[in-house]
Amino acid sequence: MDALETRELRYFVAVAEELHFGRAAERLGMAQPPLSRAVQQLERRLGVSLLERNRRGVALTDAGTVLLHEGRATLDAATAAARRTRRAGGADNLSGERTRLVLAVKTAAAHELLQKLLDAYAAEPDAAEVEVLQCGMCDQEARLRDGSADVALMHVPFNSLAGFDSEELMTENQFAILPAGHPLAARKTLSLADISNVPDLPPARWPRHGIYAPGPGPEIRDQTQLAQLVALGRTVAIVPDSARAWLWSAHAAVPLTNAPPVVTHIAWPAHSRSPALAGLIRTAVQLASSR
Amino acid sequence: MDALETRELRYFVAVAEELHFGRAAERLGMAQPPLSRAVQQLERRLGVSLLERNRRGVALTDAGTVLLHEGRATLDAATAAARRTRRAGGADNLSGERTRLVLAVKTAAAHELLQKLLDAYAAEPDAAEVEVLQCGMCDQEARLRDGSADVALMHVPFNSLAGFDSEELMTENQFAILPAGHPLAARKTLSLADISNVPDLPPARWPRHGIYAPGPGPEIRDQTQLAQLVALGRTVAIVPDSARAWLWSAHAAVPLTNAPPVVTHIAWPAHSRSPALAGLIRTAVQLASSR
DNA sequence: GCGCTGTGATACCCGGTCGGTATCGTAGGA
DNA sequence: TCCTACGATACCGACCGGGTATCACAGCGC
Repeated sequence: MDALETRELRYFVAVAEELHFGRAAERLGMAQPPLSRAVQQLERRLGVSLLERNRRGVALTDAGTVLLHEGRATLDAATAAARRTRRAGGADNLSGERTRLVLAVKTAAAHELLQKLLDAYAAEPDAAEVEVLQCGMCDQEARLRDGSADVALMHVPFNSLAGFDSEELMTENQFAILPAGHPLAARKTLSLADISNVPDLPPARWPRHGIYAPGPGPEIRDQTQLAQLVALGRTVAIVPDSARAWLWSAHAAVPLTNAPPVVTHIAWPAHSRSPALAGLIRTAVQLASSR
Repeated sequence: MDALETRELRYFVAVAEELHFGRAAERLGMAQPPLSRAVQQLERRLGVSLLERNRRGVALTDAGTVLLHEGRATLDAATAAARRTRRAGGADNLSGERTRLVLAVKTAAAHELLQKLLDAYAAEPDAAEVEVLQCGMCDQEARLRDGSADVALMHVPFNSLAGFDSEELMTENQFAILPAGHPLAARKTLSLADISNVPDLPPARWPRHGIYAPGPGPEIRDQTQLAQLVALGRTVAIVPDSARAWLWSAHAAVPLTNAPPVVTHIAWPAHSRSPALAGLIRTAVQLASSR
């Protein structure tokens, strides 16, 4: 009736992403004919056509689009299952070693909060060992989904909490970071409109799922690049309050009046409250409420 | 390296639930030896022991408990993928038939809201066809997870929103439903303490995942049984405001002062906002905000 | 203590199917 | 019109998933 083996899903997702059987087969480390056949079998089994075989390549049908989404989610769940099971059995079962928690954070964000959280949790009587996994812009969500992290500090609206359980920890206002000598740096406050229309400071562009949106601003990959570009007078940055920890002397910070506040949450996969995880969450919430 | 086929997960979950290879094999429609072998292979592949083979049966290790949880989630994701893909391709691709949305509701809950929502949404220009799937006590969550429903009306704190996206629709206070002649029915208000210690009205017991907690109260499976038992003077019910729609003449409703309010949400699987679904959500939110 | 019963593991065999190689059909493009 | 690129088809071998028969062993009753 159903089935849907992960092997088939892996194959279909590869083809749907490459939109090319040959390249997909190469990525999967196999030959093209068996891949074609497997996808055909999948289509027959589901009773649905997933791909439109046009001249010169392949296109997704509506059903194919659905399966690409759902299939990715399923594969993530499967690899998460494997990873978490290995971790649960590997370390702590053999010796009496402590459980390890992997906490995914955005590099350099909410530094002070992270420091306090780690200190406070380490002081708990039966605290697990916490490994800090430093992620790029939006990787924390993927890390939670595929099991490489157990819990994350996320920053709404940059991250999406969809699909996770979470607790709110703190709210910050945002600041514009400008080159120290820039005329706008002298202002007491700025609005988003003030800084979005400055020709000599085009906003930097972060990659979204690996690709950069078009625009005049520089393409960047990490916080340090951004900091340097601002210092060089090439761009303007919008950062939450806590990020001012890493300001350079060549930077000037001006409060933004109408930028959305940044809310930091501690988030974890739904229905995965192990005792160790629950302890970390409790510590974080207490810390937040005692501020 | 990883793999984790859904077949293996199905096998392991069956064994972990039955805690008995023979019965698990029977449930899976196969013989016991290949099942034993498959689970052993899974353990070897993961490098982790999942089951403690004692004399007289089987017990889960810590890692096994983790895999039982994660495996169930993965299998749910896989069947959801199959179901949603079939639905996406089956009906609407062939003819120009409209998309169908399956809305899971708790039978008899929030009746008025549901009625208004269906009416308002049907009046939208390009509304999808909405199929109402009536669920028991807590089934909506499972229905969303395994793909038999696209969206649900959930009632916190009875349902958990963990793992779903949701929008809040309305908040209701709760009432005690008593036999009309009972002394407490004459009270203007009641507290939870007032009705939890009444020997002749032991609270009814709902099944949790198929099993009933021990207690003096009657075991019930649906709203009507509860209504009748209250009318017969055997128990007392606690229901939200909107549930008073189905009160009998032999019932008396008394406001509860300290019962937690019931919050109705519209909820859907994270990251699954199809245009049709988005329309229904929008309608629901507008309806809620215009009250 | 002996055999019985119930449980999971092992041995062995068979057939399906998964993946590889070779080849075809066909649609664009020069 | 040929060539090229791409997916489909044909065929084959090897692996592995599943079945049957049987073993190993722990309780339990006599």
